[in-house]
Amino acid sequence: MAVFRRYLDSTSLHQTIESVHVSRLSDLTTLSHRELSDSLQGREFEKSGRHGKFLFVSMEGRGDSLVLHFGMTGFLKYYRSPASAPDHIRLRLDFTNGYHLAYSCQRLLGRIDLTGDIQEFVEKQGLGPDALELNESEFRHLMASKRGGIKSALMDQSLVAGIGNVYSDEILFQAKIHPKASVTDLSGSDYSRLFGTMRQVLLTAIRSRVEVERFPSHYLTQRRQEGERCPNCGVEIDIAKVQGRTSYYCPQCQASP
DNA sequence: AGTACCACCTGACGGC
DNA sequence: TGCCGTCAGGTGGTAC
Repeated sequence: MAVFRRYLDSTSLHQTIESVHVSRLSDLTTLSHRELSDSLQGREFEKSGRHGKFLFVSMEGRGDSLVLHFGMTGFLKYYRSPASAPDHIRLRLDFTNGYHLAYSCQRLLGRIDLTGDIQEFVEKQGLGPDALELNESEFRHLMASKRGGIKSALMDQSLVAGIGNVYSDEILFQAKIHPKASVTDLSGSDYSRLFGTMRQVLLTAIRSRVEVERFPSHYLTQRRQEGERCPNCGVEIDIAKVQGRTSYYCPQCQASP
């Protein structure tokens, strides 16, 4: 989301929203087209914020915010010519300068909302602290407060916000920890390593603009396919369901718990 | 409190 | 050719 946030900041701030268009809105929100229009039309975005996988775009004046969740297939596109419009636009804002900002979300797993108070939204949503705003001792403390699998702990948005299935696999791979390990299997130095790789993986994803092809070659993320081999040791990557999620890991580098 | 499983939804893919 | 099942992903619900 940090990448979408930057994109939005560099394209869409301080311009008047002339009109609001929607499609398949009811799959993404309980808001009506009318409610969205009433809040957005005639207003300008002033600044943005992010917490975990949620993007908040505050408007001038009343300080209320548009909330976007991208759900995996979601993204933003700013464009002028209709020929440049992406597919699956669910929300389109037309600015008075003739440009459009589209929120595209093919599989409709994202979410659109409005809030008058971002902190309150975060609390109501039950989100833990953002993964990049934690220090190591807070991270350890949170992980220690949970039992069960480390993978589900990393992905638990109420514990730490911002990590999904793909990045949790990458974080565990970089930390050389097996995805089936339990939080109680891990030592202090495991947690220390895990914290470091969590930051490194998330910052790398942002730096790579979330484009998998730009990820470093020693990353596992671009090898999420059957028959691929470990970038470290060359052993074939294992695919297994861990806590119900498809997980990729190296059976050699990530020691069995 | 944890896990397991289902549903949402689309489009790609494999099998027949 | 076309139909049908399966899968990916994040979240949220239910049942054990």
